[in-house]
Amino acid sequence: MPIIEEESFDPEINPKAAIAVDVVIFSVVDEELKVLLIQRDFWPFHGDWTLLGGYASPKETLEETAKRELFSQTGIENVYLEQCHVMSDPGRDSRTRVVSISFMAVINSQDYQVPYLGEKARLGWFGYKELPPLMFDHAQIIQAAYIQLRQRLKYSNIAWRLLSKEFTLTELQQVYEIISGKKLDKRNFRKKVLVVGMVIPTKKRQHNVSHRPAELFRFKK
Amino acid sequence: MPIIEEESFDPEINPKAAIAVDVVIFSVVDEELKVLLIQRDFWPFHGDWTLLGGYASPKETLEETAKRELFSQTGIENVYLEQCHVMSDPGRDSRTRVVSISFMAVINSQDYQVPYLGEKARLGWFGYKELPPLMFDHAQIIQAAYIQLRQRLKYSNIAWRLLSKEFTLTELQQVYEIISGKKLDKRNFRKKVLVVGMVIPTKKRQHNVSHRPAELFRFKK
DNA sequence: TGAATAGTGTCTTTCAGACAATATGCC
DNA sequence: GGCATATTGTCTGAAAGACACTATTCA
Repeated sequence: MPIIEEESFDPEINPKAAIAVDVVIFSVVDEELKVLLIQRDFWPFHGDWTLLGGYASPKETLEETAKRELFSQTGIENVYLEQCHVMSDPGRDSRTRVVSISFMAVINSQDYQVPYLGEKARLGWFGYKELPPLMFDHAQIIQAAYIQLRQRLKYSNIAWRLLSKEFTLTELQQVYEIISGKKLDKRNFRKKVLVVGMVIPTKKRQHNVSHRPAELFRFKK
Repeated sequence: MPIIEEESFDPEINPKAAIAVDVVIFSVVDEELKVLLIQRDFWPFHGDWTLLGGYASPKETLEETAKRELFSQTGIENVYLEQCHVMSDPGRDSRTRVVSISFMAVINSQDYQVPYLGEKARLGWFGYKELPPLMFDHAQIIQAAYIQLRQRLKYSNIAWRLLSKEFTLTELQQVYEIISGKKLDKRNFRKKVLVVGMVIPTKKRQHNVSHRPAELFRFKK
């Protein structure tokens, strides 16, 4: 009988669990905050819309899992992912114990037009407030990711990921208004982003607009 | 041959993983921010100090796992836990794939004196800046939890969990100074917590102090 | 010249930070 | 009275918020 016990890992008491990764991709499309969903073409829940994602493989971190699944399902790559909430209710998937780790990303939807996305699978952008019925706890996952996105908007530079390299201050303001859900004063907004040095002018202007063209800006650094 | 494929969950490609829960308990002890660690009395890493925690059981959420392990290892209960970072490096535990979900909590160390804690196991408070060598990625986990704690201190009421029901404003200020690592101006601090209505006076005063006794306050709501 | 959007400045209020003298209870 | 800590207010500068008119391009 050993003096030193072995660690109390008993596969009967602590069985392993399946690890799912769910990815919430946000973008601003048609002046609305939208979430990218995929339509399942396999059993169960065939035909339902669901978050992107998949199951973890043993030789990769979960961030890598998320990127791999995201690329294979949509062609989207080089995104910045952030961990969100872990879902672990034992009944969340009735088939077996599945722990879900969710990730959040924002992309510029211009870079990934629907035709291109459409090559890969049946994908669709859904307004954050007009989501279809979602399986499991995916609605909660999106909710938690949205809260995190709003935090990031306040305290970080994340907005640049939603826009093209060059953009007008009005476009930037719209991103802030759409995500925060509040109207902002144009003069105060422009003053602020310029004072904090978040953006710098390019001297270039918009083309092909039927009104006074706006100056284009870039994000700093 | 079915028209509708089955979901691509292949136990060969996506084997299940062990799920570990790690709990970072913070408290202010002797005017220092400290972390509660437990000394392992089993193989491997026998004798090393490590975070509290254990392996997930199938019929509980990971929050419940964390609470159960915390109680069985320390007697601490009724704590508020927050999810922190998920660690999933495939090599983090060389024995098998273990995904760790960490949780963070703050407690009032007065409520759990060392003698009481000592009944349960070899537990110890370690200064956040004087941690012993820790196995796996536990140092990183603590680091991430600390960053989250500082966030919460700024934008939430979490400080009340570190103090007794009634406390002096000097004690509250010390909590803020210790966690943020910055000296604060006494007058500005008191003005602020009173103006924002974070605390309310009780009309009671300290006893048994050899100087002018301070008024005791409570947190609001 | 009309339509559409770009671009711009001042005033007020609020919040953060610097700063030091008096008050009280205990011994 | 001496010691130790509690308690208190003003001034300044920075940032946030309210608010409306002129400028430019195109059709």
